[in-house]
Amino acid sequence: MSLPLRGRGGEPVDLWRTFISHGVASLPPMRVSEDDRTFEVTVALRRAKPRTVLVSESRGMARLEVRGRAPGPDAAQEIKDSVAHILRLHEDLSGFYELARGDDALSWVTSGAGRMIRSATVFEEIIKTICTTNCAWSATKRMVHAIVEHLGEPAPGAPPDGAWGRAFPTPEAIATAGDGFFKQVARAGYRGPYFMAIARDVADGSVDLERLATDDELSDDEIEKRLLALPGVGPYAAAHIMMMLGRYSRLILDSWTRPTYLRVAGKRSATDATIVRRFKRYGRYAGLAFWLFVTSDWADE
DNA sequence: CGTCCAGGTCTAC
DNA sequence: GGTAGACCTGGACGC
Repeated sequence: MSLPLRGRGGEPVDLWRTFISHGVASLPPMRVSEDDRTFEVTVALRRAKPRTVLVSESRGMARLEVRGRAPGPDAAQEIKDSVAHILRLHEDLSGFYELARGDDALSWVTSGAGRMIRSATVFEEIIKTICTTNCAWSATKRMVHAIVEHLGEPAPGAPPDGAWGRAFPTPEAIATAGDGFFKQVARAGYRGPYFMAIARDVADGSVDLERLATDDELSDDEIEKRLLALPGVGPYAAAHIMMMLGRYSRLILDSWTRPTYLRVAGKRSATDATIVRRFKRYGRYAGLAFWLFVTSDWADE
């Protein structure tokens, strides 16, 4: 299986730059191999066991290689759709590139940067994002690894131990994992009750998170309002999740992006309002422009 | 050892 | 509406 490396507006897609678009691409059930420049993800399927897919670039296409038991035709199509969604291949970034072309600091993105690897579901996005709040990255990894390892369904032939080869757990699995799991195994501290509350509301249908990714009628403000209503989701988390939803209007301002902005811009200090003003020219792409600005040097690391 | 704080958020004023 | 103080955890740091 393969997917063309063109956006909906005909713009180029830099697959490697997409793989390393942000840290969440290296959290289970996803990982990036720097050595062979590949991306791996284990996706849940509606009517079949999860599958692990290896994505690499081959002859200007994204090549998809399904590990383990071969999927049937329906499952194969679902895998393809899911990977295209995760790589954001359906998105049209040509309008953003038009704006970036006139900005010396960002004209480099027009060769195919700007596709932020996303998770298969909004639910997964939210749980992972809460795992990034108020802790070091090592703790984020510990929590997500434990959640996927112990609660996620394995693909046939997955390694018996560890998180790899398992899909992100369902809301049901997280809702019923119990306090003890989040406290003693995931060591998620005060976040455990948040996870279970969100998962319960999704599982019983009282909250529809997936709609936030698909309903174009919802304004950015409305989406932000609904995200902020979730326990554990504040301004930073809402901005991060919105970026994953393709709602790029908010800037992700946190303890990493603020100092990184100053370093890249060569400034000594800047208020949030000043930073927001710098990227205002990008309109609905302001947050994406800001993120690409602070990660400018990632590709050559 | 204690204190600080890391890709913040919640509650109570 | 704006702002302290508490909050799980575990490295990094100063004493």
